Amino acid sequence: MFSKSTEYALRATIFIARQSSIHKKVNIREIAEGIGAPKYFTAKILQQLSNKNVQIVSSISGPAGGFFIKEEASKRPIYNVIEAMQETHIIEDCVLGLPNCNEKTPCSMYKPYKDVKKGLLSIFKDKSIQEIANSKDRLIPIKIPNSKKP
Amino acid sequence: MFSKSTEYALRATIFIARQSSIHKKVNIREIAEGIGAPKYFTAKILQQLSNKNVQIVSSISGPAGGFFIKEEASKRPIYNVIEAMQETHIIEDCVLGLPNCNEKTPCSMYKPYKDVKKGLLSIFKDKSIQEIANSKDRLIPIKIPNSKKP
DNA sequence: ATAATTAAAGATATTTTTATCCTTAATTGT
DNA sequence: ACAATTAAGGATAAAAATATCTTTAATTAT
Repeated sequence: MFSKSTEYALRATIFIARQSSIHKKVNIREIAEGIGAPKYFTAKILQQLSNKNVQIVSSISGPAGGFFIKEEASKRPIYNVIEAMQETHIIEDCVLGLPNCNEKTPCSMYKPYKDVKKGLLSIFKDKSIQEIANSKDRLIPIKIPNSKKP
Repeated sequence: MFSKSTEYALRATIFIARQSSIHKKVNIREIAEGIGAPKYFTAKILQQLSNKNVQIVSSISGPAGGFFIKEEASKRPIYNVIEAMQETHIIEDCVLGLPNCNEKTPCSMYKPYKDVKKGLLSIFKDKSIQEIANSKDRLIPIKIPNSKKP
């Protein structure tokens, strides 16, 4: 649904929030390994998330430094991450790609999508970063061995 | 939500279906203009939709030729277009991008997304190409003049 | 047979996304 | 002051998506 950037951003945010809940800062290597994402690419994404107009993630340079999430930030909805990555359009926009698709000038999918969109928005807006971090669900890709015999 | 390719594919399919319902074949120029998409790119997409393993769209070369949709094809769900464009993963896959995200090994968004996914799938599976084509909703981008005064 | 019209197929170009590398700045401990 | 560790920022590379152009094949009408 989202770009790889946003997928990594969501996973990184949850990962950092978990470590921050036990007052542990994490460095880029730990984050990248913890979410199974490429290290340097993850670093770029963390820059976006720690940008001062966004401030989902905080960071400190130097030894004993690293990334963490402030208590206030962790109470914000995970939707803020999607906003920071500038991908709200993926949910908001017309399914057929038409600009100005609305009640007045709808496309054929406007009405059916309207309610689905509400549901989609609510799964990201109703849950805080903290709540999601509290679940111990995995954030890292796993390989499931193929059970079929050749 | 979908790639531009799939957006154009959906719009082109609906456009052709409308013309076919009045037994009119349309050429690439007419389709591209009718949906506000780049001509040559639209042509490539139509090749995918008319591929023999897909057969959503039919075509005939030469004068008086063009694209059309057979009655049987128009009764298929619009979801078939998303399948033809190989983008069902956009709906089906894990929101955080994790492989093997399921009941047994879920991510934190698995459960909340589960129902939304059902709704999303149903808006594409419950409507046939024909039904959507029958609505006279627009398929072409429109410019809404900016009402704000500078 | 020839010319005109159309889609199919193949080649190329451009833009965006994804990924990596290198240098600089900040912080800490010795 | 110096070395080590960390993030920030800038530059580059590789891959994928988007877009365009050219040639070929099919069909039709003359």
